[in-house]
Amino acid sequence: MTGRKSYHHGNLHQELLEEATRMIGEQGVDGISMRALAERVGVSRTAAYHHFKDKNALLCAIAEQGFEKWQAHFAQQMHEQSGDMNGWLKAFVHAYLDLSWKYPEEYDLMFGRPVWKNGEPTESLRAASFACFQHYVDLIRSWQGKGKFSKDIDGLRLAQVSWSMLHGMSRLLNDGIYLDRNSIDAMSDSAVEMILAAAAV
Amino acid sequence: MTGRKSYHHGNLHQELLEEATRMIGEQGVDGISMRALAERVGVSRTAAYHHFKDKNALLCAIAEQGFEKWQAHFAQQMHEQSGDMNGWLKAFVHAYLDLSWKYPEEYDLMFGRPVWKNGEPTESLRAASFACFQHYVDLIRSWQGKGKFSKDIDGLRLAQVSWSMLHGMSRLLNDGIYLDRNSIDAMSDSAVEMILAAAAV
DNA sequence: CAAATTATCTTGACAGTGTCAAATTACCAT
DNA sequence: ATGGTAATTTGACACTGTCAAGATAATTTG
Repeated sequence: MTGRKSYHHGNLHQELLEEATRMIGEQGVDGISMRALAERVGVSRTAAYHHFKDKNALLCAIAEQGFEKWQAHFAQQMHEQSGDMNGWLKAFVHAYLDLSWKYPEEYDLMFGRPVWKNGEPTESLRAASFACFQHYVDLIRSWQGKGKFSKDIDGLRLAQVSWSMLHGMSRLLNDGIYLDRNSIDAMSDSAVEMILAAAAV
Repeated sequence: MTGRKSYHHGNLHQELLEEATRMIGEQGVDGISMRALAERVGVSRTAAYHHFKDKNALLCAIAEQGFEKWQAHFAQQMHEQSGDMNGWLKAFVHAYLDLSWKYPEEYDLMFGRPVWKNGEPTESLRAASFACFQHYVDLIRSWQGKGKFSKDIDGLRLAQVSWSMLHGMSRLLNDGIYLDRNSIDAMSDSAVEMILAAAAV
């Protein structure tokens, strides 16, 4: 009846990740508990602790997957619009806000406090998240190299500030502070213009 | 021995707010619990519930005070540098990041999820926080009126996007993602330049 | 001034939570 | 078959927020 074929679940690690991701999508990061998760998977309260040191470790693992998905997504998008920098930037900003809006709970986990401040992030999460950002930095620098972006401004700074802008918008939107969904397109455009204006060659 | 002169505390409401603010400064938003707070004030576990409907209501009240302090601070700073718009913007950006860095836990409470997403924010908190932002919008618009900012861009958009930038930077800094404290001055300058570039007349 | 009402605070209780220690069960290599 | 190890469970502890009911003080009313 239950999916368990044997005492040993056989695939608990993976199934925990999947079910937890599902729960986060449904009830948010705070709506997840080790006990409820265990019950949904059909296993005892503390079973998960043999696959993840902590609740934090579990959350880190999910966040890590999130970053990998994001990177894959943006890498593909970059591939499709490789030539046109102007168009790519617009698409990137739009996609960033769109994704963070469509999957607010996952975004919240990836960039949220529970993982980053309270429970120290896993080393592998650090790596995955940083790789995501590093790609962005490299891209900007390559455009500077090609003369499409001004070299007067440090590429890293531009990446930091522009990412901050997108992050801030996403958070304010998702949390319902100041910004509202209706003007999201107009704000996207303003954001793009702002980045371009700052990097005008 | 205890500060209580009588059965009725006499000033519980205020003292709860103060002690809670202190606790948040020390241990962060998540480090606060109704029970621990009650004990520190020297009162029983559930005494606070006669002054605040919820834990959420308490947090909202503290956040509200935070917004009022912020607004007062920026209003005074605005007063000191009333003439020079360029200088004010620089001072504003610097002060924003400085404050959110100095009081990360309070900032986290004011703009954080526990209040805005999970437990719905109090109506009065909504008002206080929005007033804070509205002042910023009005200021930008007045500069547009004086011809110091371009009128091509909508003042509200500019306010939204630039505030998002500051908010994003604050969060990334405080949570330890991507940005690091060492380059905060350089990032501040880049942020200012970016805003000015977008609003160049 | 006495009685009743109201505001304030306490005690008890319940359903949750994360997580550790020890016992239990199943698998795997010798 | 027999150890040994990996996986899972049960029990327990110290927390959490918050509700309901009782206890106490202040305040209003007669």
